[in-house]
Amino acid sequence: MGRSPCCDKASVKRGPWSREEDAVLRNFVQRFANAGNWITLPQKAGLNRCGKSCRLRWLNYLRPALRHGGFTEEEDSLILSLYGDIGSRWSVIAAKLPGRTDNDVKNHWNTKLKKRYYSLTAAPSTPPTGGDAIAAADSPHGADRSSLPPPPPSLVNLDAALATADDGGELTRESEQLYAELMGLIEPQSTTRESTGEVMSSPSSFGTSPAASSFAAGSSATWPVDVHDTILWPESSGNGMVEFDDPCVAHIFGPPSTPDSFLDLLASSYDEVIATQELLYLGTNWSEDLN
DNA sequence: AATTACGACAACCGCCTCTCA
DNA sequence: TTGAGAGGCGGTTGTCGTAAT
Repeated sequence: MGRSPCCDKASVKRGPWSREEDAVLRNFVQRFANAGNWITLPQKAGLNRCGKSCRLRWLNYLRPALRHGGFTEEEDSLILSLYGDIGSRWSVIAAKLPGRTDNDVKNHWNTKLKKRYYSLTAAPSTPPTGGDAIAAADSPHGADRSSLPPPPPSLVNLDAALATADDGGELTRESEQLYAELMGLIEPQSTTRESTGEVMSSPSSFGTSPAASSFAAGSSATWPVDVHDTILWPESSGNGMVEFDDPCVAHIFGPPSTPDSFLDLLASSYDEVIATQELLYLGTNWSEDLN
């Protein structure tokens, strides 16, 4: 018996993703949202990858409005404080940091913050990973912190602020402000971040969408909601037609045709896809590309 | 200039949880 | 109620770039 593997690891490609694969995955997810699952996506999109790998690539790298690297001091403090409260529940911690993924936070912790945390707490052998810590994260009133290591001394005041974050704490407001700016939902209002080069322009195709917030959240059972909610599988649409209601994408692919697969469609004008994608999303390292 | 050490981060692994038939 | 499939998550490993020797 045993668990059946999600894919044939011997036949799927592994390792770093190429630009071509990124373009295929990005286009496919954005074009055909909510129309399937990650396991079947590679076959439908013509990608020789494991479905879980596709999901990971999208969530951690390709998803719009993500930020990579360049953690601010405020973010560092928030991570340190939350770790003191709930331990290594990276997805919970990342949820408090707009534009950050759990993988990003985890990597940042392992490379930088871990040393800093333990130098402050001097309790390297007792990370807060027990049941109490988990219960604390789920409790609306916080935890019984008697079993947890104390937060870093420099973060005591921040910890108090976090206790009220859910009902309008300043940190939350500031994070949401930044998040809204990133998503293009509001005009940038902060001059401090601009001066440090951390303000990023939002992708034009998402900035005005009412679905932008749910799209950027990325944590959904199915694929992210498409901006226009146009769902047509190339192979299941009856006449083989593919509908592009996004003018930009329509420009890329031209008039609807009868492709055998989505990959064929992409292959017909790959260079243009790449060029347009870079214009849309400015690559993946926002701060670098805007410099 | 070559080699080594280290940091940063992308990607994988495997277990757990959730959903649905 | 139960079992299979799919997603979620945290830990770990691999790869690459760069600083130090």
